[in-house]
Amino acid sequence: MSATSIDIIEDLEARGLVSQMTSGDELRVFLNKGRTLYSGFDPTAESLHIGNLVPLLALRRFQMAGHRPIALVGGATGLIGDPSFKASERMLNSNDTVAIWVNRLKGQVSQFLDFDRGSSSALVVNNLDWVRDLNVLDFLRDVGKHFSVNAMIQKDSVRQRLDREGAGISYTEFSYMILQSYDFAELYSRHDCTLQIGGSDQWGNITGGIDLARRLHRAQVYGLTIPLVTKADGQKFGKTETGTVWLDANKTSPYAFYQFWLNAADADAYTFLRFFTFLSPAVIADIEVADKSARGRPEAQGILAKEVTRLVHGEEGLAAAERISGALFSGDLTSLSAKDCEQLKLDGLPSTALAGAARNIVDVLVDAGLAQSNKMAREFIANNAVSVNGQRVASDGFSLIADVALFGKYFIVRRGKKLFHLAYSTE
RNA sequence: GGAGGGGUUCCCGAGUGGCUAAAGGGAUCAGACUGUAAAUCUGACGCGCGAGCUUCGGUGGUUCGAAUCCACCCCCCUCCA
Repeated sequence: MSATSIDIIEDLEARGLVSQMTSGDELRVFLNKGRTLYSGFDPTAESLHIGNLVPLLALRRFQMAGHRPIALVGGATGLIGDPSFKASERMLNSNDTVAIWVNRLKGQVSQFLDFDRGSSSALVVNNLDWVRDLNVLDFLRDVGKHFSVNAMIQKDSVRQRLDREGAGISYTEFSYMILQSYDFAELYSRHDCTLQIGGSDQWGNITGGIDLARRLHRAQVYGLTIPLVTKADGQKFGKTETGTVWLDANKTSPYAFYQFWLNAADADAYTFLRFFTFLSPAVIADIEVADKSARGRPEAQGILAKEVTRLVHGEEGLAAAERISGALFSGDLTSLSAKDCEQLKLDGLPSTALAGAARNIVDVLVDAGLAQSNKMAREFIANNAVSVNGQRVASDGFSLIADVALFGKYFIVRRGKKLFHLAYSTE
C-alpha cells in the first residue's frame, strides 16, 4: 500500500474529533501506511441526518489521507436495533422497510466518498450480505462462544438499561453488540479492514469487534471514536422546531439546511467548523480571532452554512439557499420582482397554492404548517408574530386578497422571526 | 408459575372521588432586548371564536360526579421458583 500524505490522527486531534482510541501511539504508526477502515450506518430512518455527517466526513478525511474507507450500511443490524445509551427498547421495523432504507442510505453515503481513487477507492457494503446466511447454531457456537455475558453487562452502553427501574433490555437488542462485532471480524477477513471508527457511543461495540477479530482471526485491529456533537448550552444537537435536520433534500430543503447552520450559536460555530468542514484548523483559528476582534455579527456562521450546504447539497443547492435567505432577510420584500417570487418557489421555499380569491390568515397559517391549530394561529397574531409581505397582521380577520399581494398573486407569510412561507394565488 | 411495584398531556414527574385540562421541572414556540447569536425578562404551550368538547394503557362497570373506586384484559419493572 502507498504511503499516506498527512498524519490523519494529528488532523483529527486538532479538530477535536478524537474521543477515544485503542493503543494511541501504536495506531499512529500503524496509519503511516494506507489502511482500510470502516464505519457503520444503521437504517433507522429513510435518510441520514446531520449527526451521521461527522463519522461520514471522518471517513472522507481518512480517504483524503490515503486510506481506504468502507461505509457499512446495517441491513442486518438495522433489523435488531442498537441499545447503546438508548433509554428504552425500540420498535422493530419490518424487513421491507429496512430494505428500502438501506438503499437510500447507500446512495447518501456514496455522495461523500470517492470510488475511483486507486487503492484507496471507497466501498459500500451491507452487513445483511453475511449475516443473512448465518444459522443459529453456527452463530452460537462459533461467535457467541467468544462473548462473556459477564463482560457484556459491564459495558456502559447497556448499563442504564440494566440498572434503571422501568427500563430493561430484550435479548434481541442485547445481541446487537455481537452482530456488530462480527461485522468487524468479517470485514477484516474480507477486506483486510483494520480500523473501525464511530461515535463515542459506539466504543463498547467497537471494542467488542476488536476482541472478536483477535479471537477468530488472531488479528490486531483498532478502534477510534469521535465525540458526539454537543451544543454549548447543553441542548440536543441537530433538532429544530420542525424536527431532525436530514441530509435528504426532500426532507430538509437546502434552504432550511443552510438556515440551520447560519443559526448556530457563537459558542458552537468554531467547533462546528472543525467538525463539519474541511477548512484547516489553522484557517478556522484565524476566523475565530478575526471575529473576536470585530464588533457585531461574526463571520463564522456564514462560512459554516456555506461550506456545509455546499458539501451536502452542492453548488446549486447552496445558490438556491443563499438566494432565498438573501431575499427574505436582507431587507425590503416589496423590492422583489415577480421573477424573484417565482424563483423563491423554485428554490424550495415552502409554498402553497391558494384556491379561492380571498383566504383568511388563520386558515393560511394552519394550511402552511406555520401554526398547529387555529388557536395557535390566533395566538401568534395576537402576539404580533405574523406578517404578510412585510406588513404586520393586526387581526385574525385579515384576508389574503389581491390588494395586499405582490404582483397580484404572491403573499410572503412570516411567522416569528425566521419562519417564512410563500402563498400564491392561482386565479 | 408465585409475590410485589408500575403505565398521567412532547419528556421527566405530582395528583388517589368533585376546588383538575390536570402541580412542578425540562423541552418547544412567541414577544421585548439583539446580530436571523447567547443570556435575561414576559407570555403561550389538548381542541374550539365561544358556550363548551375530548384527554390520564384498553374495555366494561359503580357513582349525581372518576386520572382517582371495582372487574377483566394488554404492556413494563423487581424479587422468588
